[in-house]
Amino acid sequence: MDDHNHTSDPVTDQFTANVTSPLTADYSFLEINNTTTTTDNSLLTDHFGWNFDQSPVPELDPNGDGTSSVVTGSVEIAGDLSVLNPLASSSSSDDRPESSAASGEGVSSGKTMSLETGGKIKKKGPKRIRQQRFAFVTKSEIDHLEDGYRWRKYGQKAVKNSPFPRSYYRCTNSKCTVKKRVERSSTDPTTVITTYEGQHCHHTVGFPRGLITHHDYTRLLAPSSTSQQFNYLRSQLPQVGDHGTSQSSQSLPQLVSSVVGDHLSNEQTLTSFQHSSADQGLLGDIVSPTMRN
DNA sequence: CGTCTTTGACCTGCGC
DNA sequence: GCGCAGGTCAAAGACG
Repeated sequence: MDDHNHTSDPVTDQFTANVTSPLTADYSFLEINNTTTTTDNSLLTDHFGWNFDQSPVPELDPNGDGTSSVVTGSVEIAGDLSVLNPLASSSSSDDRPESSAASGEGVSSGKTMSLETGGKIKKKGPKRIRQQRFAFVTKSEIDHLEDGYRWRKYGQKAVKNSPFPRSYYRCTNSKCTVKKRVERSSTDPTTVITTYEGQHCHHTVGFPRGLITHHDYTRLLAPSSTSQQFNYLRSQLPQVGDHGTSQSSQSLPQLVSSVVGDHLSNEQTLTSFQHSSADQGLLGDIVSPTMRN
């Protein structure tokens, strides 16, 4: 892929990346009962300018009824390898001071706290620095995909050039500063764009109804799992412990279809995902162990 | 009663 | 400086 700037969709204008050199990473998506994620190569191509070194990937249907599928394969991500290490950009002490412990609300960018207007306490804070963000383009009829964490919706805004509003969620864990945005693509209403920002500092809170996280992936591989789909997946996917060695591993949580350039930053941000230990949830699969607390 | 969603107001950043 | 768009707050209401 050549060097280029890519901004393809007004709705996803945050997905901007300057590309300098290629790398390849694996991705896997799971779709179960039309509630969770699959991916569409053309979408990734459209949104990110990515090339796939493997054309549309095998689609398995454990139930034979079209309600479930596992999509695996690899995607070539073009980008500056120097920014692939999330540590380099997201864990510095200069990051947003979001962990004001008492309220768990942190310092918002929208409201600051040094002067008072209309009864609301305001304060001048440091310039906003976004944390690492990860975007997922998924096909789903529902907007808010279950990912094993609990989220509180704190806002919704209409988006320019899109008939669909964008929803803002924050992790309900008071010590966790992770946020996510959910919006439906204006060009393809069947797709949902979920953008995660930050890193969970805790484990998942329960068994998800939809999306399978690495945590759940581990559990579904356990002998106690009885779901037909899960049993099928168990037979198809590598056992936990096998997956850390091969770069071409297609284990489920090795999720890689997500790269978000921070449009507020001059530096492009590209991240590849290597899945790690269990019990980390979705972002745990994304974020390297050293990033976590 | 605790949790979550809705929604208008307010703030910041950016382009012109 | 101004206006626009995106992001967040927080009060009010809904819900279990």
